[in-house]
Amino acid sequence: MSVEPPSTRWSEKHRLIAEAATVLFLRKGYPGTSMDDIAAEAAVSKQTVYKHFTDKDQLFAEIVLATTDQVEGLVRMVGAALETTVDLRVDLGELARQFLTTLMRPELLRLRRLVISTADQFPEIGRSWYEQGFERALDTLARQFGLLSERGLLCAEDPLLAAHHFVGLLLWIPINRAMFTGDETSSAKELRAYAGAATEAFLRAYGTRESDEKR
Amino acid sequence: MSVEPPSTRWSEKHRLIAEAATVLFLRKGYPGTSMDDIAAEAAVSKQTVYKHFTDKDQLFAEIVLATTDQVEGLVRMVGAALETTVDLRVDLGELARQFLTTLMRPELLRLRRLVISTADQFPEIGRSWYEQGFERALDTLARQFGLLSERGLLCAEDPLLAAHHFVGLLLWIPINRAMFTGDETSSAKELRAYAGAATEAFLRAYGTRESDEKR
DNA sequence: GTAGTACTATACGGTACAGTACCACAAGGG
DNA sequence: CCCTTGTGGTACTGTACCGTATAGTACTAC
Repeated sequence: MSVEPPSTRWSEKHRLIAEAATVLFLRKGYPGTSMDDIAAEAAVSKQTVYKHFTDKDQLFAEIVLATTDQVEGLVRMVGAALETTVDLRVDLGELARQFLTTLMRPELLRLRRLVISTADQFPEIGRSWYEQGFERALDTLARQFGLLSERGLLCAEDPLLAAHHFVGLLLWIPINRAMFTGDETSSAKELRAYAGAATEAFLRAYGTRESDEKR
Repeated sequence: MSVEPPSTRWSEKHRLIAEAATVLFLRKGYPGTSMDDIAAEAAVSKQTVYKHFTDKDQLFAEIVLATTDQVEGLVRMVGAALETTVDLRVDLGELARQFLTTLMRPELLRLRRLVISTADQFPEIGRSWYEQGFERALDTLARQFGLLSERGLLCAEDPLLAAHHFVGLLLWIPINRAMFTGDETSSAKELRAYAGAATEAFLRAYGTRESDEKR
């Protein structure tokens, strides 16, 4: 069991403030969110906010970096899909769909925009997010691709490069759309199409005859 | 000839202000740039700035949308590289390198970040930039891929999708790095490596035996 | 109960900034 | 010569916001 529960009044307020700040920063961005807003949203006095977090920057850094925990889900997803696959085309396609629906959630898109737009001001946040979120998931995917290569189901000399290429094929189109147009809702049908096309192209580029047997 | 030159004092000031605003917005972002800064940088009184541009939003929109003209260069680049190619591997690789070095210029990366970070506040700007910049270049590339397919040098059933995949393979890695970490300078060597890897992967996915003859 | 601590409410200092008002000056056409 | 027009310089208004301070209230522990 973790050390959580005492659930003192203090930790309770802490959580409340962090949650309110997360909501507001995601909805209105860093400069668009004032400390007064956060206090109001958390139903807490501003003084209390400053008791828990030294200043706005520190609060922002804390709540953004806390979100990198969510990649655990992605990592497990990759393992589950590819660890013992026998039909790569099917399982990779399924992984692509799950990846896409997970990463295209409005909340994650907003977070992505938030990190990018504050990367000038807080370079360490951008860097940490990239390393602990992005690269960690990529490394896991690369490891699986390496194993698949050994099993003869893929031909990826450089598994990390292959992983980047897979994700690039998959995400380039919808992520760019979302970043620029602010469209946060892609239809499930669209996403399935992107996932399918990316999987096919990836297998043509990195597949082997063996992985293609069921065609 | 265009209608340009009278070069009245008025048009001169207009250009001066627009240039100063461009420099500052790119360097310090939208909220980080004040109208006083712009007036000072243009060596012009603030009053004059407001004579030429109604307010900060309008000025911002004007100077950002003016940058979409630069895609002309990309479009010509695509035509020149692929119009009459005989060795696709070589010419596509060269195009990839040029694309990459053009799009990874610090100035363009900053512009990209700027548009993304203000997409909440100015959705029309993001959308216009995406459509007039992004999609226009993609359409040109897609048209060339269509022609190459007819010539039997590519196998791209959906040329626009192929174009997206090409650009995704090419740009996903370095653009993400740049967006999050703020690294604006990738070494020429790195870029060449990305371009080469992307070209190879693309040709495996979309090439034909004919385009592969020189292997 | 009493001391100590966390909290609310509200107000304030200081600063930054968008946009406007006012006055002086220069240029160029009548 | 004057008058319009564009411009510079500067001061000003109104507002927003960060971070702090103060005064009083609820909860907790001994």
